[in-house]
Amino acid sequence: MTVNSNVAKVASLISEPSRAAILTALLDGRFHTVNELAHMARVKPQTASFHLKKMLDAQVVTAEKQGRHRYYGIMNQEVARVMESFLSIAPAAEIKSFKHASEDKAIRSARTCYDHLAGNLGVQITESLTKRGFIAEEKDTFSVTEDGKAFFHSMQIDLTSLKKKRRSFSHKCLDWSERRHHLAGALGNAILEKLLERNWIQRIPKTRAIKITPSGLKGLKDTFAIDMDRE
Amino acid sequence: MTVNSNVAKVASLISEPSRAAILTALLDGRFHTVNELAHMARVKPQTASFHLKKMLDAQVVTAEKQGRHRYYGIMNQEVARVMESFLSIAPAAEIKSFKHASEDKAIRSARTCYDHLAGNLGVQITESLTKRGFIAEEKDTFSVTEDGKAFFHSMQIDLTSLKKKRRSFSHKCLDWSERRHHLAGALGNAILEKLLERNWIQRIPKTRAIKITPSGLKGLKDTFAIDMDRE
DNA sequence: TCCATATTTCGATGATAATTGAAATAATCA
DNA sequence: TGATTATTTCAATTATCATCGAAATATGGA
Repeated sequence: MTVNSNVAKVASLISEPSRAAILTALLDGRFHTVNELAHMARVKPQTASFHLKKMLDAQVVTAEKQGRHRYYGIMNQEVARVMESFLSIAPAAEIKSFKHASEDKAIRSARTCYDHLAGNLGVQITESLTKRGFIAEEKDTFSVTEDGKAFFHSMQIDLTSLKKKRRSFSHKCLDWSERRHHLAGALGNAILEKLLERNWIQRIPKTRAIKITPSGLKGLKDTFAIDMDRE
Repeated sequence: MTVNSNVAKVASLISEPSRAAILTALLDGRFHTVNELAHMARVKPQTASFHLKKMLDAQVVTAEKQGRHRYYGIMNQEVARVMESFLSIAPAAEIKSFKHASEDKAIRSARTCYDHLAGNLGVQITESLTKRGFIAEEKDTFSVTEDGKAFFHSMQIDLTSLKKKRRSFSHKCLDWSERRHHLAGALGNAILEKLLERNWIQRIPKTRAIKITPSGLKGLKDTFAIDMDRE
């Protein structure tokens, strides 16, 4: 009784189309204003505000006030993970318009999942790191091998500082479009940041999709032996 | 957006208290009748039927007809995983009632189902074989893996001769007391015969019940890693 | 065959909840 | 100060959906 009602309560927050739209928009890990989210969910600001308040009370999202704006973001990684796990059992969507089709393709190919790389790119990088023996697949996590330590050092990613963080170091995340595990956690985040920093990838505004730059194509090939050109 | 609406669709199935109650009840991995699920969710059978149909259409649950009963179960592990991931963000729940706890200790029995082992013993053996990778669960049958071939050989069960028989080799059978699938068909029969032959189990005259002998307790432990003693 | 039980379908009812216009509140800027 | 923009609150409307009684369908047993 109690367990069920709690589950239902949390699920009801996601089950409403407008809220689901808002939450998936927030899955990019960034904070957005009410107006932005209202626009993305195609509802009026009052409606978005109404839903955001509900989710705020339920601690599904968090808010920060800045001047007359209020920035809303996903509460934590657990919420993000639940959202992603939902996508894994949600049936494939019917594509309506050409615009949707290309959006869908872009988001499947490369996107951010909360704060790390997902989609085909995320899976490919994870696979490359595994194949070359830099990381090893454990039950719920990936571990960094001795070779891996050297590799990440060469990428200027400091593992010891990452491990000090309170968050999970390198857990597995199941990808809804690829249906495969990819690297999440602090290490996954560090890789995303590094790739953005090197301008190998760029965020596409207002979506979770990621664009690979020309220099990124080369860099990914050299560093990870991934050829994203063919895709 | 297309992806979002699907998420909402799936989530809406879980977000309704009665459905959440039904789904959490089904999380035990067993199959239950409509009446049972109605009782557990504290609604009338019509209501439970109404919800189960919805979840059946959405492929969240699966159903099997047996006589005038209809057994419903969770569709697959992905659905179960999503349900469990929900518990990770759902607020902490109270402890179940004492009555519920004692109800949980359902009557366990060992018996034959036509010509193969059923009841707790049948389910446990099937589970053991699956967990250790000797058989793999297919849609309607179990298949024998490479490791399994060696295992059955060591048990002196000749798979090739079994396959020559006109009857089904290894289909799934839904157990009415355990409400779970267990191994039936020629392979299930061969296991039963072998256990009788080794005097690990004995038929109790005039019933379908089976008695486990002292040497059987040891044998089951050694061969299948099943401890029937504690039960 | 008739009766009991299990499940589903149908229809009516009632409750819940999303939506939005209008208005209030809050913050920035000129 | 007044004008503008962002966000929230309020109230009324509307749509959706769970629930259950009644009846239909299906199966098993006597």
